[in-house]
Amino acid sequence: MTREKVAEHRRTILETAARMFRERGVGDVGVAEIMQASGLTHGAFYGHFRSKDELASEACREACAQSLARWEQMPELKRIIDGYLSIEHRDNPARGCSVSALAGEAARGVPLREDYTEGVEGFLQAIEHRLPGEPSPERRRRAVAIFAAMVGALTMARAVAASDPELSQEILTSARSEIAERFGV
Amino acid sequence: MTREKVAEHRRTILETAARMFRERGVGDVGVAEIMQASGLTHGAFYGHFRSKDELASEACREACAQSLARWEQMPELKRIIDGYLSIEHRDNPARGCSVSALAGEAARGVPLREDYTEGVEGFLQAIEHRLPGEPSPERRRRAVAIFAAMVGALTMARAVAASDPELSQEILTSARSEIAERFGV
DNA sequence: TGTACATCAGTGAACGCGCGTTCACTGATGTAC
DNA sequence: TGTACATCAGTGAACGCGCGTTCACTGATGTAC
Repeated sequence: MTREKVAEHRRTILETAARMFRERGVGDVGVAEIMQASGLTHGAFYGHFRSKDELASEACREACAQSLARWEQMPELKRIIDGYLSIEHRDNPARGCSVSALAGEAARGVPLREDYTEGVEGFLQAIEHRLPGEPSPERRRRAVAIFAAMVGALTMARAVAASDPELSQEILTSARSEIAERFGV
Repeated sequence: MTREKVAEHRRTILETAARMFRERGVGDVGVAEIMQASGLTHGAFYGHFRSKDELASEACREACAQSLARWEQMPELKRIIDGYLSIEHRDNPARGCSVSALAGEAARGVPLREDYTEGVEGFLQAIEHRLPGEPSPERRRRAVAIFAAMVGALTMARAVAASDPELSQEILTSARSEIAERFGV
């Protein structure tokens, strides 16, 4: 049981939680479940984290960082938007954007709040940075509106997917083409 | 104990639940709590509803119907959007739009799904109806994109409000002015 | 090189708690005589 | 008009369950001699 093994276990728990929380929400995933999926028993959890809330906070950071890291490799905003509003992203929240996946719980739950807010700011800057022109209030405003449309469309498309797949699809494609047209990206 | 009293109790429970679910989420509000807020004891609940899931479903319908009824009295889309993206709406989810408030739980939970989807369709039609021009795929697409931007902005503004009030405010005003400008409402 | 011991991540039973749900009971009301 | 009874919404104790968390214990590893 080396120091590296321990650190690896911690990372596994964190990444598993970041996946599961996005997929099913913090409230609906138990500590025991996360530990089992990480190949450990629930008792070991408190050797790595002080509480489930602390894990939720770190997992939110982790999830945002993962998404942003993937964006780093996409210089064109158009590709980011198309990926964000794709069926693939809609159907795989576990690997997707946590701003959409954790919005509801961030609004209410204290533990996530600050990490979530930093995540939002990070995504906004990543978008603004890819918009043409000099930094300006106008450009920033455009970035905020574009991201709002992305988040809203993905959120609704997910909520509606199971009971009305066509509406879900329509929301994604409509948002994609309208953002492209009206915001010129 | 007349038939009217019983029906009134049922309505009270339903409206109380519609408020509380939007404010704190279906999962975080207990049956006993709803009944207490309705002036009854928890045991009486199952005389009115078969289960908490059934209540959640009906409460979602009720909440959507309430919001849409208020929209009925606003003929201009601009006023609807400004109200939707106001501080007042952000800070009072209990009386506000359930598409934003219940999105996360609708995506995962089976009970809400269908009622939520019908709600979304209702809001979309209410918006499209207020857009100028004849019914057309283009007009519908515009309505979807506008509503997506509204839902995304409100959702993020709420999630971010407690830890960064200025960012929250910025999201609302940016979305408001960009929607007005780019979509011409 | 081999033995005795300390360390400490991981184990799994147990805890207290709150939840959704059930059920025997109460007591006010409407009806029958 | 007054009494006996049936009805049924509401009461509150109790249930089974799963949760987050704790804790005495295990057993593999690194260190000391």
